[in-house]
Amino acid sequence: MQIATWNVNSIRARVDRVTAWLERTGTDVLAMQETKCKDEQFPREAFEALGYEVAVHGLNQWNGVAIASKVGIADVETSFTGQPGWGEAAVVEGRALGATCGGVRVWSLYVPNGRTLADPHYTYKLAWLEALRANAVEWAQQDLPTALVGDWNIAPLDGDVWDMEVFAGATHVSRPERDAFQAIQDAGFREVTREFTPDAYTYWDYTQLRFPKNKGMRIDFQLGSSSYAERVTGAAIDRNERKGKGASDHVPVIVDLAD
DNA sequence: ATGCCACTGTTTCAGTGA
Repeated sequence: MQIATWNVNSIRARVDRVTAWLERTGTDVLAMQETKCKDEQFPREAFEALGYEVAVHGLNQWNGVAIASKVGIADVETSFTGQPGWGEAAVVEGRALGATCGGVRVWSLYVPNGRTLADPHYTYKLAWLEALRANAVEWAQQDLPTALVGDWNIAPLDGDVWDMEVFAGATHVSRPERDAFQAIQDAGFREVTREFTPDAYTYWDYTQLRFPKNKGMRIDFQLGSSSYAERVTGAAIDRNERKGKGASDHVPVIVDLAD
């Protein structure tokens, strides 16, 4: 079984490219982030025509997560326990979607950006990750293989950005963010893609020729519970999906699981 | 070994992204 995660940066703008990729690769489960649409705007039919079932969770033009699966979708949850909200009204945003697909619990996650270290959004980001960690402790103790996949908006290692000097004092590389990422692994999850794809980026900014110059970031990951991680036989980052007209700024991160 | 920012809705600019 093949499970992928992809920040698509608007599914309505990208649906042809995403479904073409699914058709070509035969990926069983695709977790998407930044779908940027309400549930009723999601182009479900394009996925269903290829034999996928779709679960979606989007409140407005920001954020939004979805899962497409051709091995079933059950027990859908649109937030995790204690997930913090954003803004004065503390709205729980469309940033987490859980579903059981082919015997695997998949969470499609879009971790808050943080904006700057002084921004309330950064505090929100850390609180969001801490609430996720508390859930991860529980999920790790269950038998169901569980994968926390998505856009983590954290570059865990210095080599995960093209130039640490550019990121001095910026989000994505701060100690508290990296500690939060490690804490989820300490809760019983393991990042399963890096060992198969060292020295690879998953994101390149649209500006300043960042992709041709390969000035990217590695911020999309798959963290697996022990019963997920032990089934992983390989992983890949499809860099080709950043090429050409109409590309997302992120590329798919794919894991192969033993049956 | 790819190509000089891209989505969204309130739309002709602002908010967001990282």
